[in-house]
Amino acid sequence: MVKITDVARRAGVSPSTVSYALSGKRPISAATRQRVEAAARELGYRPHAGARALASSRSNVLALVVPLRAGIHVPVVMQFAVSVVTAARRHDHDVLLLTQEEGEDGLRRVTDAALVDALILMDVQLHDPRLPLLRSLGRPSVMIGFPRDSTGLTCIDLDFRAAGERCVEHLAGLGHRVVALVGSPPEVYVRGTAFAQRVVQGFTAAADRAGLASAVHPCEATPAAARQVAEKLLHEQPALTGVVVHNEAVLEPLIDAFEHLGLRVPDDLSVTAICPDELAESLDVTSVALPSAEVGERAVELLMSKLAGDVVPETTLLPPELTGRASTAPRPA
Amino acid sequence: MVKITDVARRAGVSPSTVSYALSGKRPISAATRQRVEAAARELGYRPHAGARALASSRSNVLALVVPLRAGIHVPVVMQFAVSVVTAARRHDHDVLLLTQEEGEDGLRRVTDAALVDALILMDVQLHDPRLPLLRSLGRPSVMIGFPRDSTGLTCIDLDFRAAGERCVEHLAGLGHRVVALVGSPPEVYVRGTAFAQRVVQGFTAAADRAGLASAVHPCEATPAAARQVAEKLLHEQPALTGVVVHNEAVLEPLIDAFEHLGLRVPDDLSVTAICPDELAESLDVTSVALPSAEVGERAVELLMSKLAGDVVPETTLLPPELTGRASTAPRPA
DNA sequence: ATGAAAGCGCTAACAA
DNA sequence: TTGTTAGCGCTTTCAT
Repeated sequence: MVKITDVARRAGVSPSTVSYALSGKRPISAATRQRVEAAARELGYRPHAGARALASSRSNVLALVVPLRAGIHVPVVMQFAVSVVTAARRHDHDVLLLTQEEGEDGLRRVTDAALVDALILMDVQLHDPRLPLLRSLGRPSVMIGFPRDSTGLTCIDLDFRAAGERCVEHLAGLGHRVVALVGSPPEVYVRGTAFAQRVVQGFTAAADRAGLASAVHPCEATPAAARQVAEKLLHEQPALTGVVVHNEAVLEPLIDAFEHLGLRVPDDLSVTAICPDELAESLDVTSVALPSAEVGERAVELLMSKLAGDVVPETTLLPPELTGRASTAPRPA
Repeated sequence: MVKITDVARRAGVSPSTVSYALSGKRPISAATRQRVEAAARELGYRPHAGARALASSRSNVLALVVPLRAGIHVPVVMQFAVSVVTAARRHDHDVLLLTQEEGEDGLRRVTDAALVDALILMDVQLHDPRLPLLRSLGRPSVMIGFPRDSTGLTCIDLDFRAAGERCVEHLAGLGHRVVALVGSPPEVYVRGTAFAQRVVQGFTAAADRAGLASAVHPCEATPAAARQVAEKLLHEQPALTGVVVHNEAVLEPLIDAFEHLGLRVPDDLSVTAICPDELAESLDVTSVALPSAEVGERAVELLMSKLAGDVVPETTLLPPELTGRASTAPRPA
């Protein structure tokens, strides 16, 4: 193994100069820096991570806690994880993968052992049991999603309220007057994943503002439930021409159900969704995407700022972007 | 931060005794061990990972390199990653997540820096450019999948040859006499991902052995290609009653295509697949699963053995398990 | 069965 | 602008 003293000897300087030249933590003359860099390159020097962590009390590793729970869309998690790793690497950090299963002990373990400098948590619940721990851990963290009370913490997510609004505005702009939201399964609202409720708020507020008639229907994640909701919708709102779907599992079955009931999409009925882009694209449905890659990147940027001692906003809401596809059209005459 | 000297003081022993009591690396009297354990527990002692790594030249971290390439089934990767983390934790190790994108430099970086003790690589190609590096890295590694030449390396995967055989045997056992394999896109065979070719070998060998008429058709990963293959199959093998599909993207479209052509599954045609269990289950198709969780677990076990200095087999082939579902039935009379 | 002490390789405070 | 040096917290020889 090649160590800092080897580099120092070859460059004809002291070890500390090598350290400083490589880290840039104090001014070094251009000439020395170049000699050091050349020596390091020629020898293939890589600082020993453990030694560095011990001396600097920085491991340059971030923890990423991923959920396992059913009902989580796996490709989104993976895409997110990859974007976190990529962003972390740009800042010379690595990523330690933890499963939610390890729970609070896991978080305490990796921070107490100084294995990681900071944490990113996915799948945060309204009353997440990890909140008090995070506040007391003394390490920067960023949560994906919003708990009820985020005081003293840092959260980031798509602005789901605005996403709900954006979908309604799109439909209103196309002349639709009667709209419905097909939402998540009832238990999601009960369990308290904040984003589902925010979509409802945004949807309702935007519909009211635009003077649209509107209704909200939770829906189980099964094709059968989708068919039921489709029928119910048509009975309760015969003039319905616009639907917002926030439930990826039923998007396809729901469209099928509408077409079985004799409604063509988008000729008779416009459909827009809030869902992974992948799915919307494959079904050619107008949608607001869950920007998992951007969330991951931004989460890392936030952590880096916090590690640098900067103060960052407690909450970051990413603006929704709606992509028009073949499932929405002007209201039929 | 609570350190080993704190624990030592509280237990009334020397730091080295604490270290030994906790690691079990030398005999300690029951009484002392208990005092040390109690002290550690009461203080919430966690050894500093960096210090430990520096002193012992073991980081207790494994690297997991995940692929990004298109055509990789994401949920399988995620399931695999989770099983690796879970298995690693059982051995008191953590997992560092690397993307394939970082390439050989990434591998060299984390090993040279002593960030990780060992590596797990997914998505190994027949002539993977990382092979020479792995051989020279001086750290244990396990690859998921088989390169052309695995000398000096450790590989593990589903036994795809046996999987192909198993599917044919299942069909033969149901009385089918004419079978076809719908395989991966042509470029997969060209690019040289070994498993696709092994399925073909197993399929053909088993069909010959059982005296079945058989044919193999590569197939692009599009519904249109699936429809074409379905038609071609029926023209070329009018007596066809059994199909093996090794191409998850076209499984559903292919079944649809057969049914559009007037063939009921399983009444007229039996279909069996080699694909993620998730997909087979949702389509209710008889299948051999890709046992990603088991592969991950076994990969970790292999690494642990290697880290312990044991010699492990160069290749591990997991036996296929076929799960019967509603898509296969006895040959129609 | 236990203790003392020498590093592991690096960073950063202190000196010059 | 550079060098000297004292640790960082742990493991592990070497002694007892």
